[in-house]
Amino acid sequence: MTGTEARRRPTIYDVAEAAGVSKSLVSLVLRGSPSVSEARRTAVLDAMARLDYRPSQAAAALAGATTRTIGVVIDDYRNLWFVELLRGLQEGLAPHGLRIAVADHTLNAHVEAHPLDGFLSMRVDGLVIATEPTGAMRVPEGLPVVVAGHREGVVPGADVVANDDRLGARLATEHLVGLGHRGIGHLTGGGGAARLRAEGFAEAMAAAGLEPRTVAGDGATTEEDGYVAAVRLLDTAPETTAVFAANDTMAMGALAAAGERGRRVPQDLSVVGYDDSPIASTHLLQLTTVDSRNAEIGAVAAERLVARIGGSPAPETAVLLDPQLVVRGSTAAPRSTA
Amino acid sequence: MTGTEARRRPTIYDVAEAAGVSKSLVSLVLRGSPSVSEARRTAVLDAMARLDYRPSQAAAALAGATTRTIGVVIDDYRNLWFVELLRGLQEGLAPHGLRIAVADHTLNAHVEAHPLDGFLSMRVDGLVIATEPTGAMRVPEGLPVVVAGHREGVVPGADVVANDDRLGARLATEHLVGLGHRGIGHLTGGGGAARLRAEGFAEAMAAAGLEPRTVAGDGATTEEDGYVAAVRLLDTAPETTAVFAANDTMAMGALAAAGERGRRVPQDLSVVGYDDSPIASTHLLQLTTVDSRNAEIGAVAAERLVARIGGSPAPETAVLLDPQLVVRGSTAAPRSTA
DNA sequence: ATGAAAGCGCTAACAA
DNA sequence: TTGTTAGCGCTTTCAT
Repeated sequence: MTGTEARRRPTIYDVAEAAGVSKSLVSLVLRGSPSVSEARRTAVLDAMARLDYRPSQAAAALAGATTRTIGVVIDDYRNLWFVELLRGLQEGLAPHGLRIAVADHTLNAHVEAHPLDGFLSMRVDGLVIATEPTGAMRVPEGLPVVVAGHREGVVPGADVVANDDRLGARLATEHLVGLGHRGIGHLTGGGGAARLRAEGFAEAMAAAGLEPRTVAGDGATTEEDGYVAAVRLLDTAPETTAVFAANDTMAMGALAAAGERGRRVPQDLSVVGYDDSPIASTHLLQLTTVDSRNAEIGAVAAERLVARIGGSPAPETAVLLDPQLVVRGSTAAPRSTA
Repeated sequence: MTGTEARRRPTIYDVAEAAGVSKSLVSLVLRGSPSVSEARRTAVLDAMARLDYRPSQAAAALAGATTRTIGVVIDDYRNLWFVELLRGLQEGLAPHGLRIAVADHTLNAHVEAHPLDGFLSMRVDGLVIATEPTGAMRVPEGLPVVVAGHREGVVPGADVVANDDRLGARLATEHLVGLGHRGIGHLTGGGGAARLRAEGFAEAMAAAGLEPRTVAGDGATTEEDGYVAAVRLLDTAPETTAVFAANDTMAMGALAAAGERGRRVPQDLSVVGYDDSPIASTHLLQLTTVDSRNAEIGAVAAERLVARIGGSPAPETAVLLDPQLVVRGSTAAPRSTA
């Protein structure tokens, strides 16, 4: 009796009827088949618009062999490094009609055990793992998977695309050495990338005949960790004139510690970060950092995915992109070259 | 002939057979029906584990009346205000077995016209619009929708949950007035929230008998805009001793401008932001700000959604949460109370 | 408490 | 170029 009851949502049947064609023709138009006459196509498109029709993704997924969507697993929305990755992925995937679905590891923890399960339930056509892969990540063989941004892939059959953290750390360190710094400290944290960066730091320091001093905060790589680590470093090794942090966030903490200790940046202390995240280019930080080329990582990941989706099984590949030093205002030659 | 060809993924049929029951029973177990004997249930669960079975979301969505997922539309992954919103949403939704799908406005722009279309195609059970609603947002009537964080809802039938921006701006301004500041400037930007905050600022200044000075950057609310606006303010009105920025990001820009002009914060210049975003609580900023209570906004949004999904149609509601001032280290009494 | 059977809205052969 | 016809893997009555 209520006139406002929600009408059943239109289906291809309704569209077909309204356009005076068969259901299959509608399906063909939907997927942009070239073998549909212009007249019919416009008729169908018209009917769709009139009825405010939306294709049912569920029905399409169920009937078809493919969902045309790639699942991206990220760690934490606050870690902005994935933003550029997504952009690169998106640009590489869109031309192939592939869409992206993003899932945060922590977010749906209660509903699904792991975002991976959600994506597998969804029958995604491919997966990008933008977190540190854990042993528990079992994916059905044959599903295209690329691990992005992390080299320690333990996902069987997955391609790996990442930046060369060790090289990046060397670039950062050599930049500081080149400026004349000798008391250079490194702020490290947990995780594989941090370890590789610490190794690169140690290598570059050794090559320059300098003693590498590496200090950690509370084990993670947050701003707080950077602050804590920097305080420790500056207090125990006051001769330090430059700091290389495992990432931009930690570098931010180092900046705070420097300010508190009355050290001006870059005059009294040089600071380098890693990632070239959005905060690095702010007026406030003007942080010299290492661009890990996340957009390119995304682009390469997209390429791999597309190749695997279309093609026959191929051996897994690993691509290591060369990071790039981005010099901004947080580094300078030390005051006195002692 | 190749032994490694990907086996067909198991379905309820396979599970049913392996467990020696009917398909329907498997379905019942899947959705936790209480009317299944313990013996059968464990048998089914066992079979699922053995076969590494994953229910097909597509099939479930197609057959069932509901998808148990809520679509959340956000603007830009870089704007971290949505992170807490998601947390609140998640906590409110998970107990009801509802999952969250997040879509960035800009991301799938090429594939789908609007994330909204994607969600409608997906047949979500509800929608959270965490962007400034535009006129083009037509959603099927009967679909639960809540606009979160923005008051200027033009989505018909949608509930609105937001913080009271005008009040928050008054709190921030009154805090500065209370500290003894008289030369207080406001950095504003584009968008509805910024406008409301500017109005609240003007109100509080008028109430204190002070002249409100409001300046914009390049029209947006980025760090760059904050920097530009603050430079303008400090250069044209050097008597300014306090700045209230439309958000934390702009405040960050103001901090940079202050530093450049040789103004120490908070001794020479007090700065207040808005949003209590993750950057505000860093050691580097220690920003006094206004907590817009995004987690609570998410919680209320979840509540509304759940009520609408379960219940009968109800008139649309609008909830305005009271924001809270968070005093940190970026504000202090002015040097000389002139 | 469990099973049988009819779709959900599409895609993908195949026919015409 | 267009129409016909089976399913895809589930949920959901309805029986039993």
